[in-house]
Amino acid sequence: MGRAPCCDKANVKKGPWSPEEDARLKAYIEEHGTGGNWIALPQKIGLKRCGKSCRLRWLNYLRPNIKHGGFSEEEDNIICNLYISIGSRWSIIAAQLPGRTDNDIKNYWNTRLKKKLLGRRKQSNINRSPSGQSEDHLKDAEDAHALSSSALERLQLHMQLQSLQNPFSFYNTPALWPKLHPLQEKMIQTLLDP
DNA sequence: AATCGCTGCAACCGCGCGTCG
DNA sequence: TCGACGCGCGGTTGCAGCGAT
Repeated sequence: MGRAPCCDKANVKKGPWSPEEDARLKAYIEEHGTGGNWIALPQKIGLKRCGKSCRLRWLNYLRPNIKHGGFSEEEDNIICNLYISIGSRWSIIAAQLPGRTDNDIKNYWNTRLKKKLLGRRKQSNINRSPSGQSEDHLKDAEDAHALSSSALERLQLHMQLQSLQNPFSFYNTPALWPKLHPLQEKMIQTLLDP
């Protein structure tokens, strides 16, 4: 027996949101808030949508102060650095970039940044090792290095800034950190042991 | 002009976790 | 203590738009 579905799939509309649906959802939340219950919300406002879908729509598009596209170089750097240190914890990364959503960052990473970095990596591999003798683990190490020492410096500064602002922050609580690749562990260790 | 392949984005799905009765 | 429920998250999919052929 599987998990019960969160809503009645047969009576729920899927696919792109219409301007009218957006307007209804936005107007209701701005006036009443979510009421702490996304599942009940679509019924209250007469939308044939799943509660989760409403939540996603609000968080990613209708919320005030949402920025779309046009990621700056600085934001690129922050995303890369955080990805190195914590992996695909998009919500944590999004928390460091005001106005950005985890979905946006995730898409941006998967469609552009990853390729951008892989491009850089290929380039640096070509420049570095014409003999092509590198083994897999060496390549992994080089991948990490391809992100450059300046990336590490930026990450270090960022972590220091966070810990100054909040002594109990995520960065100062190793128990909260997710399981990392051994290389990532090593990188973090070098940052913590100057 | 037609069609094919690629890219980027919006949205869905399923799972883990926390809360509450 | 346990099960049901809802929320939040990360991974994945579907599709529209666009450029190349």
